[in-house]
Amino acid sequence: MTKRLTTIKDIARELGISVATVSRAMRDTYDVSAETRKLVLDTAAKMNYRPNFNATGLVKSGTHKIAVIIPAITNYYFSTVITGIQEYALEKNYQVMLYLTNDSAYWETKVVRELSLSSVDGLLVCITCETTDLSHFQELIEADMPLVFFDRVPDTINTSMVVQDDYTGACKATEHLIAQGYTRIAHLAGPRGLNLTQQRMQGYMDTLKRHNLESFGIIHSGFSDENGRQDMQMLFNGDVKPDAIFSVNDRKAIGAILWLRERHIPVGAEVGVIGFTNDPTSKIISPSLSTIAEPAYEIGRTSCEVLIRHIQKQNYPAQEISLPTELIVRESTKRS
Amino acid sequence: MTKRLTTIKDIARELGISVATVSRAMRDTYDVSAETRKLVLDTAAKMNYRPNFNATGLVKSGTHKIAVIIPAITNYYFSTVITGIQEYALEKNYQVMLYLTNDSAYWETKVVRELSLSSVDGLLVCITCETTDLSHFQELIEADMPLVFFDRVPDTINTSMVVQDDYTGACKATEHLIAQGYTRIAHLAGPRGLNLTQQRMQGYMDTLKRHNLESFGIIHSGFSDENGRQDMQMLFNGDVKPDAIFSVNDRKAIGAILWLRERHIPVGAEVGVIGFTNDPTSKIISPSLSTIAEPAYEIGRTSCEVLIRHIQKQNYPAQEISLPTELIVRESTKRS
DNA sequence: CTGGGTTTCGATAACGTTCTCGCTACTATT
DNA sequence: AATAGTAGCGAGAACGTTATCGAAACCCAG
Repeated sequence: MTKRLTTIKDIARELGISVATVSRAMRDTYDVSAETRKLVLDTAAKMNYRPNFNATGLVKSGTHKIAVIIPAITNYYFSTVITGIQEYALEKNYQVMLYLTNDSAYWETKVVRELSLSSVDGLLVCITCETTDLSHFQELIEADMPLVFFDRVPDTINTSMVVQDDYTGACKATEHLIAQGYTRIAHLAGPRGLNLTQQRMQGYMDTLKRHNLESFGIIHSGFSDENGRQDMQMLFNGDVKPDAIFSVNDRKAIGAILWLRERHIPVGAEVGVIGFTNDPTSKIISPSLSTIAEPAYEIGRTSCEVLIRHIQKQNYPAQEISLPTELIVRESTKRS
Repeated sequence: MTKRLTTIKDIARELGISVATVSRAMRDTYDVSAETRKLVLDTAAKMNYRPNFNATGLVKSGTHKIAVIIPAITNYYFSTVITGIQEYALEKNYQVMLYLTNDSAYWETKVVRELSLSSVDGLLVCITCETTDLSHFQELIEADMPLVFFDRVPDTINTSMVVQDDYTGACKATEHLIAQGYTRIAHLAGPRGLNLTQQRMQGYMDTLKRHNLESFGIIHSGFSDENGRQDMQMLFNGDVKPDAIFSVNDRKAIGAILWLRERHIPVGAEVGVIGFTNDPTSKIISPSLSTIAEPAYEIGRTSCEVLIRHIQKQNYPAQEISLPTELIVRESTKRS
């Protein structure tokens, strides 16, 4: 109820010295003798002293907090990215504040705008799939607030961004399908307007062209397994049906496998399926799902690293980092 | 680079009035005329003013931030709990800071101890499975810091806690196995010392006893699917083998199904498996997994609600809330 | 002893807000 | 017309910390 925490003044009074000395002793800086320093540190520990970040933040105008703005965390990719962010941040003594936009542009704008600029040192954001207007981010940049995008990045804004190599990842996936002998390949694409959707689609199309193949259909929709099922329904409506599916992510690919399984269409032998992410369920589902593994944890770490660099030295040049992916072959692309 | 944000003083100077008036106008309180209020609000918007939380926090000694300390977020349960916490917090205008302990008691203690008490208004924590010493939490309580535990709760400490009804959930699961005709039932238990492990085990044992059955083995280990596999190996070593498994969570149950599938032991028909959580992969795996659904999202929301109540009125009595679970029957417990 | 150079420390002003007073000017009451 | 009451505002202290500047206290060379 009282909740009077012990302050630097209490320690000063206790020891009969000035607050300035205590402050200096606490941050073991120059201008303080070894013995008083030890004395201060000991009594600080004894009195259970904790620094008041509001006060330090006020005078130093820095809060050692970063905001992470992300569509959701209930999937493997995002939660792993956050784990990477969190671990790096803690190493560097930064604290992370979490904001979920639930893939709503309205919430994203609201959070960014209402987020008191003074309460964080920088932002790490993955935009929603609805985001088209970027003015709320533009305002941050004009206020010199460090900002780095990851995974889903806008392409008309000049800041640091870190992504997996979506284009060559898609190339690898398509290449693999072709090597397995599939020829009527369709693509379950992501929502339009997302850079990532564009990159993965482009990799798919370029690889087909390189092999003189035509696309057997591209359907844009959301990222859920339910979306995957619906897309399959549309794709298999016609007379000639595809014999392979490259999905923009694993969740939709899993939806596709489920759809095929229900119709007793042999996955792999008759129609191959490959995803993107390497979600843990991709090796639990049967048949297990071939996929392109994304370095989610590293994306979290390095985007946090880039952000902290921006925070610590102003005018640190904007980076564009692209981390490699890896093809993982499982049962869903085995012909026999 | 300059990053000089506009302050309340700038607005006062601009309008030729005092800072006190601006401050009052901003929080539309008494003692300010409607017209000056409007004037202040308009110029504040025009000058792009954002409140400095360090300053308000310093004088009001409240930060509108809560800390969430959790073992991990890369699984369905925890990430869903956090989603619930986040949404409720945002509604009430609180911000959430995330700390991952990675199930290490060392990190938990470190985070709690170094977390400046003055930087958050309260804590929401789910302890690690190693946590035995609770002194770091005890210190918080003595400093009157609001604290509520969820899911994994210590039982020797006097604070609010919110959990799912582990005991009756386990009863339902065991009851269901018995109703399906399984008789040689084993239990894949959680780590020793966890309240949740104890509750689910007790529900299992009491239900068996009520039906005059004996336990066919209890194995304690971690929460991963790998743990589930290893436990199965041990259980099936003997001459007489169990015909049903009740697992403390879905991940271990999935490990069990995988283990059985690899050995071509028909899941359901020969050995039934039931889990706990209702992880989304439980309906993707084949055969799909029967389970006890936990209200993860509601646990997040209500624990956040209880915490904010504690923050807002001192001496709010400690709550012990237990949310109901639900039996979900799928293929893994079907005999035919 | 004197004087210049260190070392160690203390006073004090900031940081941006809120809060407690008190003061003015206006309205209402008698 | 005099007084009481009230609405609106300003001056200044406070919150806990850091930063700047200067003042002791000490050392050692001359």
